[in-house]
Amino acid sequence: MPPRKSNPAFLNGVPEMLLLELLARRPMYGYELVQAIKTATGGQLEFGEGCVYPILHRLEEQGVLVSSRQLVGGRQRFVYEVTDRGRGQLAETIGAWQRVVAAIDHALQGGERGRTAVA
Amino acid sequence: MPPRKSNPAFLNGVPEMLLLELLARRPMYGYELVQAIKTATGGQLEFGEGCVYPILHRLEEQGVLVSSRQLVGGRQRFVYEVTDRGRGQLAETIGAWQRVVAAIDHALQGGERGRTAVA
DNA sequence: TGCCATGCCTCAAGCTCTGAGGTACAAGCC
DNA sequence: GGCTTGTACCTCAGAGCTTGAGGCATGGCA
Repeated sequence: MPPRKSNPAFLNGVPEMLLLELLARRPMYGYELVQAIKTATGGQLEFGEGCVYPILHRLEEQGVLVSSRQLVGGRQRFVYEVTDRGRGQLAETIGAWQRVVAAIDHALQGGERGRTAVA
Repeated sequence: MPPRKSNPAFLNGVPEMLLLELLARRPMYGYELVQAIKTATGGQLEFGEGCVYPILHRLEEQGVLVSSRQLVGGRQRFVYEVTDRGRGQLAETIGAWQRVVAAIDHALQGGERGRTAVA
């Protein structure tokens, strides 16, 4: 079993939520987002470009984001911005995430607490 | 885009953690676990048998669980129990999960709070 | 007798993420 | 001039996980 040396595990759809959240604060371009996610999560989470770019493209297709080309020092950047629809979706996604976390917490504590202390 | 009518999204490795947690409280058999997860998460999460059984088999192979056959009314059951190693792994897994949740929470609030109120 | 619930199991299909690879431009170094 | 490094975009094969449907067998109930 190749011990899954990547991120902790779990997660699915999390990259999308984080992207949306960061873009809701200020427009950014793909390459920037890759590091922004790492920073924002205190280095705990890290998603490669092969994960980020496809999401960006898909979200733009869905009208959740809009992009504009910028030229900075002869170099191209595609800056993404959240649309109104995107803000709505973000709120929903965060709500869903919180419900999931609450449900799992509930399950983890549900019994009568009797685990050997957690790290 | 078939709108992903399954569980909320996210999640990956969560089933394993929940299985371990429930089994740490008391031994159960597969079929029972399928509903126990549903109940324990207040109906928020639901994993089919096609998800649960393979995990159970894999965890047993890894020495995280041990099973014993029971005959109840002429019907067979494989009751699973967590080993010491399993308890250790559960603690680690929960720790990892909590770090992930904390990191995401941090990222979601990180900015200066300015989102339109969440549902 | 037929049907449903229990209880086990498997498998193809789908999705997501990883990791590696490829392009191009700019700037620095020798 | 030639080389390497950093920025910035992109793609793709492969792996892992879950879904959903299917199969098998028993027992109980109508």
